[in-house]
Amino acid sequence: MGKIKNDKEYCPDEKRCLEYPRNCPECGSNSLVNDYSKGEIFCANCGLVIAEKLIDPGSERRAFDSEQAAKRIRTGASMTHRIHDKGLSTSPIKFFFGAKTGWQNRLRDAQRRTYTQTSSERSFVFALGEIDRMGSGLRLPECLKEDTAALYRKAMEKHLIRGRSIEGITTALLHIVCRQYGVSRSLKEVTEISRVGQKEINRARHFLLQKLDLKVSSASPIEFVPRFCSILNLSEETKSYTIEIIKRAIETGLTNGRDPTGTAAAAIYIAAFLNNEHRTQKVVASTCRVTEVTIRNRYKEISQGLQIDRYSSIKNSGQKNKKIRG
DNA sequence: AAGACGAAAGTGGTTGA
DNA sequence: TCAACAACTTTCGTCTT
Repeated sequence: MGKIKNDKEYCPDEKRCLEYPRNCPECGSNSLVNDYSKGEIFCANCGLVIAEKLIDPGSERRAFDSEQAAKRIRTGASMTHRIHDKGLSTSPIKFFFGAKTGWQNRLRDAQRRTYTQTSSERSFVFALGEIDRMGSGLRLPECLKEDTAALYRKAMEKHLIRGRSIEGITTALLHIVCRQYGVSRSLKEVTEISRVGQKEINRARHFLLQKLDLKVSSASPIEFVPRFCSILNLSEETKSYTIEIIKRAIETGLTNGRDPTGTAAAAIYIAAFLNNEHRTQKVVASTCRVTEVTIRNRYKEISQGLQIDRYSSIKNSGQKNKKIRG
């Protein structure tokens, strides 16, 4: 085969790496061929080798169904940030079936000793455990935990962890990623499941936002509505009604500087009341993790600001005699 | 009796000097 | 770093349903 023009490694994510040209750089022909038997991409016209040492990511042999394809695949699980070495190591234990013999146990122990070598690796393993524990406790999706782990790795590479509490950093990162994903978990909720206090988390959060140059928007009360309404067993109508109230409150500037969970709680309280699904302040407060006083203060502001006691503009079907006290 | 209301005092976070 | 401020919480007595 001809000259080697490009010796870049094959990108395993694509059939043909995007870095490789679509046309032959020598003759301009577009008849480039992937030859997996030789591990090369070459031009069928002039014979120039565009790339070599390609890895065939496909199955070992022909497969006639998805089950066979899965069995015959030659690659392992995808890389993940949630394992300290991105899941690239392997364990001899996996390949031993039944009772372990002496040499198998010795091999396993030796492998465990080499699993984490440095103290930073060990603390990283601990941090990943914390991310997994808190993520599961907060019922967060796997992708969110993955991103948190990736951010922790980034912070570690920038030497931002040393001298700070791992729990504080992991909790702060988890909350930051929640905000980036628009997942409604208040700082209070995240703090409840963390092993450190809110003060420590807040400090770490400010530090990381600054050092990692991250931007997170402040939480909107609307984000909390679906989850709170679900816990309170409220109807879809009440939920959309709550969102309508909040949208109008935001437009009117009634939510400025206010705790979004307090605003959400008050809007839920009002909407449920007006929609004949009344929930007591006590129940709404405990669900939304605010006090009854906060609900009272917020709903007083909202009901006055939006004139909800007249509420014909918000809801106008057959409930005109109802009025919330206050 | 339960739920709602409002006042007062205390707490912790934010902001600007 | 610190004081001032606004938001929020806790507590408690009172009122309403």
